[in-house]
Amino acid sequence: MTANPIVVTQPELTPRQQKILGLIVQAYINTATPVSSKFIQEMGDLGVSSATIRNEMATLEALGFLTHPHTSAGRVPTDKGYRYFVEKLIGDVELPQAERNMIRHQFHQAKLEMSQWMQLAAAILARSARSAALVTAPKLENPRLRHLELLSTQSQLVLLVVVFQGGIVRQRYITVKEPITQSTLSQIAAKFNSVGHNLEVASLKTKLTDLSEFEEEVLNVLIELASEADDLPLNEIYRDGLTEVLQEPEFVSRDEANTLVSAFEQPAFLNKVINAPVGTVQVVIGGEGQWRELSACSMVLARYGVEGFATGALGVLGPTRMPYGRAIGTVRYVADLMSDLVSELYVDDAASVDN
Amino acid sequence: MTANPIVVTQPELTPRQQKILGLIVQAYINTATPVSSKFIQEMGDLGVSSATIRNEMATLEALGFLTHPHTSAGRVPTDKGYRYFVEKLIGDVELPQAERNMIRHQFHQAKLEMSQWMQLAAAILARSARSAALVTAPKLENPRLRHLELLSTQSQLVLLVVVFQGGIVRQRYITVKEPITQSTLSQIAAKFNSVGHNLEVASLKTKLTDLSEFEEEVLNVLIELASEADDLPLNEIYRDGLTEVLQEPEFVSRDEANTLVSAFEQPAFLNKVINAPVGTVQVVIGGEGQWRELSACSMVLARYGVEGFATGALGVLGPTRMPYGRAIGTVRYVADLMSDLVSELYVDDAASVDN
DNA sequence: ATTAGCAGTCATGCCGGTAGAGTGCTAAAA
DNA sequence: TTTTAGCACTCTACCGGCATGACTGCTAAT
Repeated sequence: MTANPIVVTQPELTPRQQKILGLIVQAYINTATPVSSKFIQEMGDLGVSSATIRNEMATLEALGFLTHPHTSAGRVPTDKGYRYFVEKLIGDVELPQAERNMIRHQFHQAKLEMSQWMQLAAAILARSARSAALVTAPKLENPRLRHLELLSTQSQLVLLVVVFQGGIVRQRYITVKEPITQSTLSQIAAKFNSVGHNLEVASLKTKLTDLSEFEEEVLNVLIELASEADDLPLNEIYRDGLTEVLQEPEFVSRDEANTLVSAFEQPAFLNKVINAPVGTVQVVIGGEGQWRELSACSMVLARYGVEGFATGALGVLGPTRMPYGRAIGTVRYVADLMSDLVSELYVDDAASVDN
Repeated sequence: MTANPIVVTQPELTPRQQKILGLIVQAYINTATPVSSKFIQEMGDLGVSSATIRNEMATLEALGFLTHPHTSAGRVPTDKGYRYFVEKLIGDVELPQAERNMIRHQFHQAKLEMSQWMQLAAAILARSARSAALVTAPKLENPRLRHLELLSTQSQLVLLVVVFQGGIVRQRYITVKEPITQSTLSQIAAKFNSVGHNLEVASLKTKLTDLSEFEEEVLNVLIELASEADDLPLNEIYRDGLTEVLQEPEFVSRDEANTLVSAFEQPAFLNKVINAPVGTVQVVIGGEGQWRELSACSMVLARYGVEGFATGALGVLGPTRMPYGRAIGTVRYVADLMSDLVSELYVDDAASVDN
């Protein structure tokens, strides 16, 4: 409950105002309808009349934490209100031990496969945060060559299979003008493997000299496969929970629903978190200026993996009226878990390079 | 334009009735509003008054090809009407040469990678048929072993990488109780490679005897990776065009929109086409009994690939008010193209087995 | 500072009336 | 027998008015 350093100077609220704001936010998150002074009076036990609460609500509105859909409606939190709630009022976001165990258990039951874990992570996030969940594959940062295989296919086609440090496998077909025999290919692969073993692919360029035209091409393909920074390949994003979150009342409006679907399909906002340090959880409320069209949505995002080695992003996307506590807690926990898995599977392996 | 053998005995329509039905279907597909007798009179040049057309429309309605939203509205095709249209009236569904060339050109510009092609196919289908498009990866039917690699990772983990005939690469981590050295692993891999080269994985079980516990496990993982028949893995489906098709007026209704989104995410209906022969295009109109919830949707589906070797499914999903002509033409052409690509990339390679 | 009480505001839902679109029917024409 | 003109009929969509109910905002008393 300590003050979060991110907070810009914000007006100080009296304890009662804080309590009222918190109650309103939580009530609105639960009911999705504007909350009235009477409702707060009945819910919270702050022994004052509804009129007093009305006065406080007016103050909170003047300060920009609440709004009115219309004169005779209850209050609804503004983005600023949500932000204050998330940063100051939210309290404990750790998931209860029982829930953590359940999640951990599910991961241990899955096969030792990144794709399975990502799918599982998306499913857990979606369920727990009542939102749409996205998980990107971890991207290797400076991939080292583990093993290269060149296989002759038809006369004109060569299949290149490369295993990077960490067990990431990529393949690519290469067309050649002149047929190359399998034994020649094996020799070339052996050359790459002996010279380049455990080296960063980029540095291969200096280590390998006197290359034939074909070997040049192999090298280029390797570098291309290693970087693949072009765009996060669409198929490497795992998703879940879209249909469920579309049931939320904010998405009765077709436009809102469609922008959500678009954002879910083309999640440009994931770049937001791509440069953040691993381990922190970011909360973006109402698009927060940068994604105008996502004004009705919030996101809770985190990076996971091992810094400088392999990292991915994950998070949830839902209405601003999102259960932030659960969302933050789950995103943090799942991100940590995925980081552990990445490090178990990928990193000890890289550490053995130093032997 | 020859009669389609699939057709069940359907009432014969007079040429004029056929023409009117066709005009109504096309008009409704274009405008999305019930079409009136006057409209038909003005569009089609069938030199009769609107009253006559009204009479014919009444007959067509009595026969079950058309309906009424309400008394004073125009006519809308029923599912039966669409079906008649698709089977008897649709005429030429071949794409114009120019369009084919454009599509073919795009494929030749892409990298030699299945994933790129599938993504491209989905994009083309979505655009051309104004619908949501789905493309599944081709699934190997009796995969033959091409190359096996076992790499030691941490002491307890072994990375298995297998290349199947056709260049399909799969990987899987295996946990072992006792550490195994890389040289032992290489020997085991060599054994599998020499014995099993170009053999169907299933037959490995009989060829390889006297296996250690670990070798047994490798074999089992191989078989599992080869079959992977459990469920078409979700991540192996490429999609496009959802947001666009959601703009169609039938999806103003939230329920309709949501069922479409659900179907798009969990396309169980693709099983429908999984047993059909490659090369035929199937049209499912209004869910056609089997998918009750998809009553507002139609699908145009096809299987592609090389029968008995590697086949996948592709198709489009849209409102029943779908441009069937374009959809069928495009699905057929793209399926054929993908079949060619599969056969170029995968099959000549398998044929070389017989050398 | 708090509160009771009341006037004021606005969304929602209901009713009735109108306009417009398109059909169904009938009786005459071809 | 088929086609057509014409007209009555039906139903939706739209609009304005009106009552209802939920809250707020304000004021004056505590």
